[in-house]
Amino acid sequence: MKDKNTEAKVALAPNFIREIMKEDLRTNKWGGRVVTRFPPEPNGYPHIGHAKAICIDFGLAAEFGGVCHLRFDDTNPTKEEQEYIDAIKEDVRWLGFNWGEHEYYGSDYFDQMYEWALQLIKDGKAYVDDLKPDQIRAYRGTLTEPGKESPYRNRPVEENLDLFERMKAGEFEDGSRVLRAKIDMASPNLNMRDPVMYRILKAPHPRTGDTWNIYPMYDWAHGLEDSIEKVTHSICTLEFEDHRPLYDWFLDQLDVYHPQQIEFARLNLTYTVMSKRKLLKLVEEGHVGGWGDPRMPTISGMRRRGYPPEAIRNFCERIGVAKRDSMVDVSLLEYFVREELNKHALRYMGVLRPLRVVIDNYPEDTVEELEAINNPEDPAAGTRKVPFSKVIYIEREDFREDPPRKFYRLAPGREVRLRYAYFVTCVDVVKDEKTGEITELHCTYDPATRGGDSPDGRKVKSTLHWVSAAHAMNAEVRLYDRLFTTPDPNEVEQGQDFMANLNPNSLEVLNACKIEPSLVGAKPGTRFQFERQGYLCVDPDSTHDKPVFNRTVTLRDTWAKIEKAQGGS
RNA sequence: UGGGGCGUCGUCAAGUGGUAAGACACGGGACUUUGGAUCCCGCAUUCGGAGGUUCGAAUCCUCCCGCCCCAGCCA
Repeated sequence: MKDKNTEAKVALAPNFIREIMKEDLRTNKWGGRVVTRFPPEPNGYPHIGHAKAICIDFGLAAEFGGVCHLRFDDTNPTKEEQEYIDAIKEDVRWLGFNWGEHEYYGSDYFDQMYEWALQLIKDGKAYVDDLKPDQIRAYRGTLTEPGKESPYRNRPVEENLDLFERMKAGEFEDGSRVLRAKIDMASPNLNMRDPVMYRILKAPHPRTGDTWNIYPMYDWAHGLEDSIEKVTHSICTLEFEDHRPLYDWFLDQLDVYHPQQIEFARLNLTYTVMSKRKLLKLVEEGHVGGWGDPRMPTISGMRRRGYPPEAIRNFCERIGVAKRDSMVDVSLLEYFVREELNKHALRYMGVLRPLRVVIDNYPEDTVEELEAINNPEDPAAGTRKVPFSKVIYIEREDFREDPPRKFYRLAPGREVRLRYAYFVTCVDVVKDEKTGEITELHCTYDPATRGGDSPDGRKVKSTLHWVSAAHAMNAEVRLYDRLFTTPDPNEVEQGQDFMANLNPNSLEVLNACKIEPSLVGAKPGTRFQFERQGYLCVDPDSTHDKPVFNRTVTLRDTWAKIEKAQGGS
């Protein structure tokens, strides 16, 4: 399940949940068991924030020899879809976790929940309320004022039983009645002011069809699901902290198995948004190509972008688990992506923005097969042959007619190395007479430097990647930038929302890329490096004639930094 | 202004009375047939603030300040 090589480097830092589990094991609180659960509502695609939760739920359980249940919290048929269930399962699996037999659905427990509701009614701890939604809201009071008790609060048990049964039978309209817990309308915790347990929803459920006309609310359902599954540690995010008294109350009243709820702070990442509602908006309004768009912080988006699952796991371990709100710098995620890809991605040469170069003194009809290393970090990856000939392409940005300070690449009269090939010197620059655009370079090569070493010990300041024009394959490369222009997209001027910070240039498509022939036939999902450019991943849009690559992340770019510090150009 | 949480480097985050780990980012250097990788070095006299307890406090006490969450028949 886990790659020891990569996982080992990320030390397991202590975190408070890990400590709680250790302590519970030490005191034998749960009889030596550790059972967690990842309980997504299938109403959207999982994102990197869910990845954090998945790593905590599955990771901690595995670490302590326990199990983690994958449980779909499907209590609201108006929002949930099978498509999302499938996506969640695929993503959890892809991240490297395994729930074994433990695939559960909250809806599978609807009968048991109903029985328990009956029990609470009989005990005088729940009642059917005829108040309408807006009345319930009004009766709830405010943050500083207590609520008022509903006039229906003290209905006789028999009447409650009768009404509740008829709610179930579909006799009443949506919104006309609810079942409420009878707790305390004056509680300073609003969640305890007679929370709704069931609402009438005459909606077909993906799994239970039309057998139910009432559906349980989260607070009622969740603890029961945990209890039924004999969960030990019910881990959730901070906003549920206020719900814990209610979680505990239901289980105590029912006198059933009672897990411990533990809350941690959800993940926030710079330059992105992390709520399903906001991500849905991006999808629905067409700002991205879908939930799996490579710019999305969704797990499916990151997969298509080329992020390795190990990188995401390492990231989740490194950011830790705590209770304080935080905003993690996306560069930390990118660091783990690069780290992983550097170790495993095979290297190729590809020119994104080609500039034609003619090597004047190279024989016309000769083609040499030069040996190139596939991955300097992994000798076992071996070598390959790359064709070289008189006309090649280099990167436009690797030539400057008037090189700025510290620009080591090609310039008129300057000698550089072509990786794995020869030293070449630029002898002429050809321009378009009308536009002044550089259309072609002429160079001479030094035959003694074959392979890239000079026998006379002559040094050269830089090495360029290249592709033989006659052998190059055309490709499309999609470059991605952050989806938002500001570290915290939610920070906006009065009257605006996060959409105001959308980056209009988050996608750039390059259509005339030239790549070395070794890449022919690479399967979608294949991750590799274009030397000196970055890591790429074969996109499913690829066709036989034209591969499409997503740039996962650039290499660290020292020159870009220097150039920026020099004031650009 | 009711209740629940949280405040340690630019960003995450250890630390639980014994004198501030680590990572990313950033800056500098070495090395280099990827300006990649790798390797060195630097980077909180101080833990939201003020008092107090103590030989000793980020850790205990008091007060104050700031930030987040809660008034869905969403989860």
